[in-house]
Amino acid sequence: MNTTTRPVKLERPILSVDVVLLGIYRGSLSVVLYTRDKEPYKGARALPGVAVRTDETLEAAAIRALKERIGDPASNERVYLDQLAAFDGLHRDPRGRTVSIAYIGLIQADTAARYEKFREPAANIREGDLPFDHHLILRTAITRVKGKLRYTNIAKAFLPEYFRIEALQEVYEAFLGHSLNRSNFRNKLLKIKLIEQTDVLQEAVGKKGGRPPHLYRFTQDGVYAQDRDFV
Amino acid sequence: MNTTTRPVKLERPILSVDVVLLGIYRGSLSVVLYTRDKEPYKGARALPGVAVRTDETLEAAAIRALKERIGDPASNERVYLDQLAAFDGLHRDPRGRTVSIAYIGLIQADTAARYEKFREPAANIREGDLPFDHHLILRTAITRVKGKLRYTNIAKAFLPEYFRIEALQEVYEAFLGHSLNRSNFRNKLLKIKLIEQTDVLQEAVGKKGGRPPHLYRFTQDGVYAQDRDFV
DNA sequence: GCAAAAGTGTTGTGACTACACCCATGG
DNA sequence: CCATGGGTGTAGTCACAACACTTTTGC
Repeated sequence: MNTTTRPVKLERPILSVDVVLLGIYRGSLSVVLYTRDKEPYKGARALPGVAVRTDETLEAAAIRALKERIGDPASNERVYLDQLAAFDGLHRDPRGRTVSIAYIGLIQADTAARYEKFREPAANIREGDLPFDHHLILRTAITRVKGKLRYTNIAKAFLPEYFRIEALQEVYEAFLGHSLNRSNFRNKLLKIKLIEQTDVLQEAVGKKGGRPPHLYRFTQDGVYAQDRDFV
Repeated sequence: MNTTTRPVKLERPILSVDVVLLGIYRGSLSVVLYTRDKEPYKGARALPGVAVRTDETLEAAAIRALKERIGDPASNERVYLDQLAAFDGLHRDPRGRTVSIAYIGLIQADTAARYEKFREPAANIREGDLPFDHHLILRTAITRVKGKLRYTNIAKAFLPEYFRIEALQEVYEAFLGHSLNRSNFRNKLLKIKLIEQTDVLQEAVGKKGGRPPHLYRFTQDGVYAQDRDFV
C-alpha cells in the first residue's frame, strides 16, 4: 500500500462506486439506504458508496460499500451484483470531480425484511429526496432490472431456491408496475422453461386457507430469449 | 487548471475512456483502430482512448480520444456515442491500476469508407490481436449493439437519412451474423413503423440494372419494443 | 358449504415463417 | 427478352390474452 507523499498532478477524477440494493418487501420494491454521518449531505439518506482503492476491483469496492455502510445483514448472504453504469456529471459531488460506477445489488425477500432501518419503498422516493445524483442512479437501476426480467432469469436473485409461483409473479408485478394475469404468467414461464415445478409442497404456516401450492425453482439454463431471432 | 504539486495519497485508480468505433463497410462490420506510438504496446493496433481530465465529461473525453487518435474524418461528422461499461481488471494496464469506461461509437457507411488506414473488419480480429483487454471490450460492444437492434432504432446511426431498405438489412445481417428473409424483414420493419417509405427514388449510379428502389427513412418515435408487455 | 388460493383448459386474435409471384429497369 | 433487384400477397403455424372452469385446502 503506497501512501507516501509526492508530486502529483491533480487532473484526475476520483473514482467511486454506489450500490442500488433492491429487494421485494411485502410485495413492493424496496431500496436500501443509509444515513450519511459526514458532510456533504450529513444526515441525508443515500445509496451506500465508497471511493475505489487501487488494489480492489469495482465489485470488491461495491461489497465493501455494503459492509461499511449497512453492516451485517447482507454480508453473510449472497448478493447478486451487476454493474449498472458510470455516472459522471461534472458537479455531481461538491467535493470535486467524482465519477461513480453504480452497481445493482439484488437480495431475497427474507434478507430485505431484516434491513429494518435501511429499507425504503422505491415508490416513495421522489426527485430531490436523495443527495448527489442518486435519484437518477436509482431510476436507471430499476429500468435496467425491469428490462432484464424480460429475457433473463434475474428474478432468481429475489427469491429463495424454492418458491411459490405467486411470489415470483409479485416480483414481476413490482417492477413492471401493473398486475399480470395469473394463469398466463404461469403458463408462459413454464413453457419457456424458466422455472419448473417440484414435488415439494409448501407447509401451511399462517395461511388462511386455500390449496397448498407446489414449490417451484428456476431451471439451469438462465438466459432464455437472448438469442431469439429478429425477423 | 490546477497542476501544482502537493501531497496526495496514491490510492486512486486512473480513469480512462476507450471508444469502440463501429461502422458497416462493404456489408461487413468494421472497427476503427489506431497504431500506438508509445509504450506500452508501442506499434500495436488498439482502440482509441485517453485518460479522463477533471474538467471534461466521459463523453467529452471519448470525443477527444477520437480526435487525438484518429483525427479528422470523424470530427466533422456526428458520431453516435453510447456508454458501454466500465472495465476494471486489476492488471489490465501494466502502467498501474486503470479503470476504463468504454464507449460505443457508430458511424455511417460513407464515413467508415474514409477511415482507410484505421478500419478493420471485426471478424478478422481474434483473441490476442489487441492489447490490454481491448478484445473483451470489442466483443462486449458488438453484443450490446446486437441486442439494441432488436428494440431500438440504433441502426439509424449507421445510415444516412435516406437509404435503401437493403442497406438497412445489411446492417442487421452484419451484426446478427446470418442472412434474413428479404420480404419478411421489409414487412416487419414497416409494420412496427420503425422506418417509412419516402417518395424519393434512388438515382441509378453504377447500378447493373433492376428496378430503382424507393428510399426509406426512420420514423420519429425511436425505441419501439421497450414497453412491450411481458405476459 | 363457502371463501381462498392453486391449477387446467379453451378460444379468438394476431404475429412470424416460408414461400410464390408480380413489377420495373439495364443491357 | 432476360437477368437483376424491388415490391406484394398468402397460407400454415405458433404464441399470446382473456376468461371460464376445476381442485384442494381452512374455517
